[in-house]
Amino acid sequence: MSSASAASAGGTDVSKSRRAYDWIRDRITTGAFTPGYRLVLSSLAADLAMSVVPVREAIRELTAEGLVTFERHVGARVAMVDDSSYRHAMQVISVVESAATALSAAHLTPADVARARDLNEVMRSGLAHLDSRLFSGLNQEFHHTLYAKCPNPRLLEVVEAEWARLGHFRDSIFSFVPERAPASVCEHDTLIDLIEQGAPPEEIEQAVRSHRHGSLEAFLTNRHPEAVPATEGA
Amino acid sequence: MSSASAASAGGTDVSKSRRAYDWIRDRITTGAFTPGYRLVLSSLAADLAMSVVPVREAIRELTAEGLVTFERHVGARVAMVDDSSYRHAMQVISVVESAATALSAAHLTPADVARARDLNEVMRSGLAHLDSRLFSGLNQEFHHTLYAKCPNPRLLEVVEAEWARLGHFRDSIFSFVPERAPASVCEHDTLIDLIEQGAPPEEIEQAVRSHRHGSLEAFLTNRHPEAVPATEGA
DNA sequence: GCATGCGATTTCGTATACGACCTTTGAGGA
DNA sequence: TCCTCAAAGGTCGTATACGAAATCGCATGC
Repeated sequence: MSSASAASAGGTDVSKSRRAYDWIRDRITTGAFTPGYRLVLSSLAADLAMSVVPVREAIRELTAEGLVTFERHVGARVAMVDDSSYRHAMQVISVVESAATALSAAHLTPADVARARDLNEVMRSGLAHLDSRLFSGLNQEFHHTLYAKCPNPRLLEVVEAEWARLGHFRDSIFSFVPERAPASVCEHDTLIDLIEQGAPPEEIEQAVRSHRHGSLEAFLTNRHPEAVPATEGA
Repeated sequence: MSSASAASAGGTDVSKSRRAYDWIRDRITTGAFTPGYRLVLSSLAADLAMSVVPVREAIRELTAEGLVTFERHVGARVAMVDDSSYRHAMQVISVVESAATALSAAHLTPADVARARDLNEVMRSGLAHLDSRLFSGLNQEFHHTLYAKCPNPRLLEVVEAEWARLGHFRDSIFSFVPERAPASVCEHDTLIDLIEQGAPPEEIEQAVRSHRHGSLEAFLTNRHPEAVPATEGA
């Protein structure tokens, strides 16, 4: 019937369970549903104007992705992110995003690199007066630009999925440790230089890893000023 | 029945959706449900003696994990694994399993290392007359032994999840390219030596990557004898 | 005052029912 | 013979309903 996508039209363009999934997921990633928030099926169903069945299925999917936790006969809630799981997730991200970036480097166009440089310049110029949330957004976009051309789509999925698991905590580094920002911008420069020079993949991979490692270290040191845990390995 | 966990007892120890999930997943990983097999909700429900609702939820979870594909108003089927996705998955495994093994190395007990050596010796002695499926099982167990002590539980999950995605294809390398087996056993020795000597994590990581890379290369060369695609990057 | 046990309430777990959509198949016409 | 179209069958999608488990609150006894 009529026009292009019919997405906004009254029709059933997507399933209700899909709509529920997108809706809940969005709320989690934007922080409207904070970690620990109870996801009551009947309430969600009422808000979404549908029965509980599609909502249950959406919750199931989100559970499988690790965004929500579930307890039989008790209910679902947005997954908690404690220091430990945050650190573990960041370590995984460090591993997979580095690999993705290394694989992506050879496929980046000059335009991609220019875009990354621009983003980093915006960050640099906004170092003093930029909101930490905005800064984190730019940071995400910067890194995304660099790994987006990775020819392995599955690896990209793993990277994105891992970021999603952190919910709105994905941009909490610079909220907690703004002092880390200048060093971060600087390391970005180095990274772009490496890519532009056509450095070997291993070197690029190592650079991204060190970068992420530095951020994580700064975060942990900030949270636990006394016990610096030496973060084994890479 | 009787005894310990009451799991098999008549009671509702676990939810039906969980039972459905485990049942279907098991069929997929053991190869009873081969890639492409149609998963009809009503049939599965009948086989499991339950209604379709729990089955649907199980399917949803498996879809989120990438073990099955789903098409609206058409149905679910066991995910296909073509050469491309196989290669992508193996590359991801190469990345995450290497990291896990490197992190695990420092935590391995002498008993762990001894067990790995034993497993490799069984493989070596059975090189000629061992069934390829058995050999692959030993191979899996060998690698699992080495990365199991990784202190990052999330990283372990990612590794296992990625293996699961390959379904029963996880042990197809040696079915297609038995010639790869001797080199594999040899590289295992090198790897154990590195670990025993307390080599730096980077070196261990690199060793596992090369090992997996070699296997993948052998597989691809076997499938496409002419066009050797140079497998970019690592 | 505090611990304990019982009932009410909340919320989940599953079954059943019916409507919607895709696929297939067979008849009719070019 | 091949294409078109319509009807039938097969599956999924979602709503509703009821039973089961856990939690909370209150009354009771120590």
